[in-house]
Amino acid sequence: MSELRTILADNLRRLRTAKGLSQEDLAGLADVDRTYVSLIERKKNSISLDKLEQIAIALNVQAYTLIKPEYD
Amino acid sequence: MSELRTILADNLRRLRTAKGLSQEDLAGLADVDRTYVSLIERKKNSISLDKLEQIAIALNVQAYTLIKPEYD
DNA sequence: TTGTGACTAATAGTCCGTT
DNA sequence: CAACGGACTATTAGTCACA
Repeated sequence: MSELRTILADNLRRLRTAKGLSQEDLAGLADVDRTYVSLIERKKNSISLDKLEQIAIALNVQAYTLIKPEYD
Repeated sequence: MSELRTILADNLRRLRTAKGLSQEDLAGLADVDRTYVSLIERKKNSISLDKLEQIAIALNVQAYTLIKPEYD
């Protein structure tokens, strides 16, 4: 399994819940489908760079922080 | 145009040439087609996370550094 | 050595639901 | 609120010939 998917899934869920957002809330902010946030958090697919950017903007973070390991 | 595509394109070309690698050399290391490296450096597509990881491994860098702005 | 067009195969991503 | 499925469309992955 891809290491990056796991890192992204963890970071995404952590940041999302820290802001008190549901998957649907975030989906609305990032203009992606409701089920898509779920797919990413469950590591079911490999997000494209463009979608990563959309989600980063919605969360007010730099895109690279979403795929950066926490210990780093 | 996506900001991330530009950042990735710049970082990739910089790292690749710094190691004295041709697009074809890198393609071989990352197990992708030569024209695919060309597409990324020309910002023609929105690479997936899995591919980003493959290329990062081939370059011996952390994946997030490929989409991190230089000034950061 | 790299850019590009044309193309097919595979997967990302959406939209409708149910549990 | 989140996991999950099926069916679908859009985009990316991957290959080739040629400039």
